[in-house]
Amino acid sequence: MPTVSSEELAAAAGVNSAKLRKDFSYLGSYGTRGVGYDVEYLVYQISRELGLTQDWPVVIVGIGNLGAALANYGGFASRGFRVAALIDADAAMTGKLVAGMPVRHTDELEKIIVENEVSIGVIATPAGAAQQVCDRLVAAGVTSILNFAPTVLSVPDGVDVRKVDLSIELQILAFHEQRKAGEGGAPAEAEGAVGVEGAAAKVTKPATTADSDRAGDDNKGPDGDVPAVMPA
Amino acid sequence: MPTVSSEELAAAAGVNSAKLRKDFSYLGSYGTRGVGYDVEYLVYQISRELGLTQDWPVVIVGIGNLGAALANYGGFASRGFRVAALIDADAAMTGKLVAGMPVRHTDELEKIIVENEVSIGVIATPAGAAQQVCDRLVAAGVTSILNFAPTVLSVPDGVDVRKVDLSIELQILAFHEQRKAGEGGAPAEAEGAVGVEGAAAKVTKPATTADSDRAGDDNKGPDGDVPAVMPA
DNA sequence: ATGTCTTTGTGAACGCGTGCACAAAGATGG
DNA sequence: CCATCTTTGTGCACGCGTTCACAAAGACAT
Ligand SMILES: NC(=O)c1ccc[n+]([C@@H]2O[C@H](COP(=O)([O-])OP(=O)(O)OC[C@H]3O[C@@H](n4cnc5c(N)ncnc54)[C@H](O)[C@@H]3O)[C@@H](O)[C@H]2O)c1
Ligand SMILES: NC(=O)c1ccc[n+]([C@@H]2O[C@H](COP(=O)([O-])OP(=O)(O)OC[C@H]3O[C@@H](n4cnc5c(N)ncnc54)[C@H](O)[C@@H]3O)[C@@H](O)[C@H]2O)c1
Repeated sequence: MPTVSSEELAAAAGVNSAKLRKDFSYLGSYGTRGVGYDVEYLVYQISRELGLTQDWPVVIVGIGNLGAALANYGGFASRGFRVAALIDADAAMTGKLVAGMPVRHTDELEKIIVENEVSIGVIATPAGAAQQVCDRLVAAGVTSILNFAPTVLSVPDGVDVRKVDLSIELQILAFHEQRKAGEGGAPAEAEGAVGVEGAAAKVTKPATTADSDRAGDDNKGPDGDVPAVMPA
Repeated sequence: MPTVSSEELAAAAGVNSAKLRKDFSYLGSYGTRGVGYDVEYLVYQISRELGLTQDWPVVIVGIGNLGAALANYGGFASRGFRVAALIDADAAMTGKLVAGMPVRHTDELEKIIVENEVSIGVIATPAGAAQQVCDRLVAAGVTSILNFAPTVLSVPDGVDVRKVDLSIELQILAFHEQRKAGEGGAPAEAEGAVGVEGAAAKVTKPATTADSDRAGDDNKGPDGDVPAVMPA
């Protein structure tokens, strides 16, 4: 399959083809009208734009359950990320091999960052230590942080932080789960699900569920245990 | 601190106070004008709305590096999630204790789901097995899935899927990282960073970086290695 | 070379979330 | 009981991303 049309790609990704074309247009005009996009060329252009053509050294700080799993994860290397070092504050772990790599002590953090020109750091320490670790990473020159600790990190301008909070992911699922269950009475008005594609779940209609059916119940005060009706 | 104003909460969360009030208003009118919101009451109302007041049994499928880390994670129980079972296809793992809980074999998957009335499943298997596991979970009655495998899952309507892809998180960071580096010539036009609050990074101005400075360079074809200019 | 057919690239319209601004509510003090 | 002051709840306008729709571009056949 040497070429693909925006229509095909859009169907596979579950988005509107116009949106896909407009997005691509930001990278330049890499398509051929009447034909589509040259797959190999397109892949290269997108890879280059995303910075996947270069090697990004990263450090993982906090080699506990999660940190060790991350260190063992092969999916990073295949996307252009190289684990430059594993760092932990526990002296008993120093030198221990994790994923075939010796754990370094926190004392060496700054040195490791500078020597390897690391600009991306991963924080997998307990929440209490996250801000402190973050500060040291930033001071040493790291300008992008992936944070797994359930804390809001405070960073200076110019530093990007992305937070992955698994509990919140579960909470979001539970919220929708509760919604589905709560629709007991009505004819099941199938909740728009996040299907195969990342297509945003869209409720067909705001569904005036158990609201305003009782004249006078102006949705005030300690109402029943019926979830409120809100957008999205 | 018995009460808080929308202004205080908004500042702490890094959002607009009007937005915060409007969001709260979807839950009902739980504030008192001239005073603010009763903290304890507000926490209860939000917890209830999010479904945090009830216990959600979850199963984790694929007890490898990541699955084991998840099983050991204490942050779930504290948010109302209870690990009902750990499931793995590897017969050698069956019965082994992980996080003080015996690993069950995949053969029992359907039985476990039904008996425990599990509606939320976590997939931490290799990508190749994810869709198959997903299908079995859904067939057994699971209607919400948290997927860590780097695959797009196909599910029927009514089933929610959330995907956590760590590689993509790193790629997003790398993308912005490349941007910062690419601004070499210009006066560093500080990229709007995702700061302490989840405030969306907003570029002050689309920044006509290295574009249209050369009349005739209509941004077409294999241009230089300068990243394109795009929204957000 | 000309015509037809496919698919891109994009101007314009639409819809939705965000933020402004203010009236109404209610507490508090005189 | 009335005046004042604070803070909520929300109508309305603005801005941005998404989607529509179509002209232009290019491949391919005649
Ligand atoms: N395990 C999970 O699945 C999971 C899921 C979601 C979030 N998290 C979060 O990820 C973080 C790590 O979780 P975990 O289960 O791996 O915990 P863990 O206790 O197993 O590991 C924490 C590691 O961090 C090290 N550490 C502590 N302070 C440090 C410091 N100042 N500098 C460097 N290293 C330090 C410890 O020595 C330990 O090895 C926690 O914040 C947790 O809430 C974990
Ligand atoms: N380790 C990480 O930090 C990390 C990060 C991001 C994504 N992931 C993804 O998470 C998944 C798991 O990663 P991992 O590092 O834990 O891999 P792993 O190989 O350590 O563990 C996979 C586990 O799944 C089990 N398994 C295989 N097929 C199964 C099936 N059909 N049913 C039930 N169990 C099955 C295996 O027996 C094994 O125990 C992979 O898809 C990986 O890409 C992992």
